[in-house]
Amino acid sequence: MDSSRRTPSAHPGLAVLPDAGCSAGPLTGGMTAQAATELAHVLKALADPARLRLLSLIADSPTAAACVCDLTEPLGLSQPTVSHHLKVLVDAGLLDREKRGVWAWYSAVPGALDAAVSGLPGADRLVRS
Amino acid sequence: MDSSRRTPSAHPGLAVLPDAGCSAGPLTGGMTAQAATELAHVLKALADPARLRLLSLIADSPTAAACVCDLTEPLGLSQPTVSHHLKVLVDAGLLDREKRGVWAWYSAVPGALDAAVSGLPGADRLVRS
DNA sequence: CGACCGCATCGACGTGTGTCGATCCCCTGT
DNA sequence: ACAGGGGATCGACACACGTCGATGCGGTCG
Repeated sequence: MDSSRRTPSAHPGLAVLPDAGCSAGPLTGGMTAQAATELAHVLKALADPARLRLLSLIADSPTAAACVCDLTEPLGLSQPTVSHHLKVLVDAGLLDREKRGVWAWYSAVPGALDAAVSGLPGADRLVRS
Repeated sequence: MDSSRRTPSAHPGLAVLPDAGCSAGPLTGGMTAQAATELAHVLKALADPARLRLLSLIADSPTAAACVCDLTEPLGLSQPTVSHHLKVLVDAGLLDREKRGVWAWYSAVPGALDAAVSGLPGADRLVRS
């Protein structure tokens, strides 16, 4: 291959490896910095054990909805902490909050998780059933 | 709507709280605390713009592999920082590290992302192609 | 009207995380 | 053997994050 395509200052004379060497290409195919930041924001909301359990608890609920008082005990966390986690999930667009009287009902936003997953690298091989 | 399912008044001062919540039961189910912790560990590795761009850069590379010197420039980060992020991804089982001579080649682990996605709540509706 | 309850917000504290410069290790070519 | 360069590790620093107790707000019941 054309080993002269490498950066002149790098790799003194090593032509054994395929020219896919370190500087063979600018590697410009990845996602945008902005797309990465947005996706990371949603993933940060997911990357917490308490919030994952909150999501699964709400999703597995018979009515697909729950209020805070039902969620504090299974998680073993204080009410302000659970409220904080729920707010993070709502801000990330993963949960929906509806106030019915005294209680606040949280429900999963349909398709929000799929949308986040679709942004992952290599998500082309994932399809919805 | 059977609004009488839950006792409307939560009895001030009395030590009676049989239903313990506004919905029917204590909301059992959902993922285990251990499963949530493990999944959160992988998601934490993904929840960073730099690491997401690293994954997409490597995945979009023609050979699906890249070494550190090719990754520092597109990200605009220093070499130690990129090396640190790559180590996080390798520890999470998302990347594979292979040292060929002087250079260290990183490649995506096939199926690792799918496995993580499968652990998400509501992943029953996602299948691999 | 007054007491109570569910929930959100505030302030604080300890811990984890991203980033960098400096350094060290290992491999390669002279 | 020596020199050079790619890459991992170290130490340090600023910042963000998870958690809690205390407090405030709005709605509900007696």
